[in-house]
Amino acid sequence: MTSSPARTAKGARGDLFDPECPTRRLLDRIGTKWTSMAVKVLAEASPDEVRFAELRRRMPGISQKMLSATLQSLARDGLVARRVEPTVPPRVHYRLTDLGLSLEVALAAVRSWAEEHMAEIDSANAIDDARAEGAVRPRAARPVRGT
Amino acid sequence: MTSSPARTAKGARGDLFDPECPTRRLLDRIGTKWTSMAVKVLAEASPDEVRFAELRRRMPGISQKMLSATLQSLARDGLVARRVEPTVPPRVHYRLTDLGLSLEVALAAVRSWAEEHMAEIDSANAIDDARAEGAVRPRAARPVRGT
DNA sequence: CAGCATCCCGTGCGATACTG
DNA sequence: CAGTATCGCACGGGATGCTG
Repeated sequence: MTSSPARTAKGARGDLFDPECPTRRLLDRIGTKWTSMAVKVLAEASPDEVRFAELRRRMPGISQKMLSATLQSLARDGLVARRVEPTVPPRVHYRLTDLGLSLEVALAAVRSWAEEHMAEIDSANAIDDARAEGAVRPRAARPVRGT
Repeated sequence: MTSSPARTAKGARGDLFDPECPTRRLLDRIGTKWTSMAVKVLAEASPDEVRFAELRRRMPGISQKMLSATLQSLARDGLVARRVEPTVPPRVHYRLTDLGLSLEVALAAVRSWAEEHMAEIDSANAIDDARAEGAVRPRAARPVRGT
């Protein structure tokens, strides 16, 4: 990942390995809970704009706070464009920029891998759980559903 | 990343909009700080195995705890295979499984996007910062409500 | 309607110390 | 050498309330 220059410009050897690493920084963004979903929803609507309330409706479970924060973050990164209608009450519209659309392509690849392979991860987990079951049981301390 | 379950009032919209969503779950994994780097390092060594200490050397900044945790997590997910040499002291070797290698391909796409576009995100941020500079200048930064 | 402010809890992850 | 156990703190992020 640290491909290009990245010559540890600060000599920070012991703490953060390479805060400059673009991949890490991207992962930090798309790794936040709602970012990728927001991008997806906006991409589905693209090139149309989507209003705040509509976005919220299409992202079940998100709070205003997080939707607002997520959109601000995306806007700051130049991934979405924000348009405010100076009415009362105000209407705010969002849409993906070209950069945002290009990210959506990458995200689609991730999504595709997930849909194709997460089941394998699940079964690997199941096997591991089963093995742990037969081994030394430290105590009944597994957050099992129900019981 | 996505914390605990969070009893959100989610409907039966079995889309990518709930904690069951494979994409979210994948992002939660690759979003953790060291996972993607570990996969990358192991992929670069593939098909050879890499020992714990060697991995640590190739991942500047990581602690034993986190390396251990990361590898356990990857092993549990069936992404890496673990082999213990029953010597004293023990030597433990790790290598990517086929599943892990397939994930590396997806990660490579993410990396590629990052290296190609993070600069644009940076300049978008810079522009935004500059605009914020000309706006409300934070002085005492303390509104002091009430009195 | 859109969005900021406040409170608060869970947890990712770093530092440190101990064991086989 | 490889791994586990413990503590501590910063931070993501959910719930609630206020404003223009």
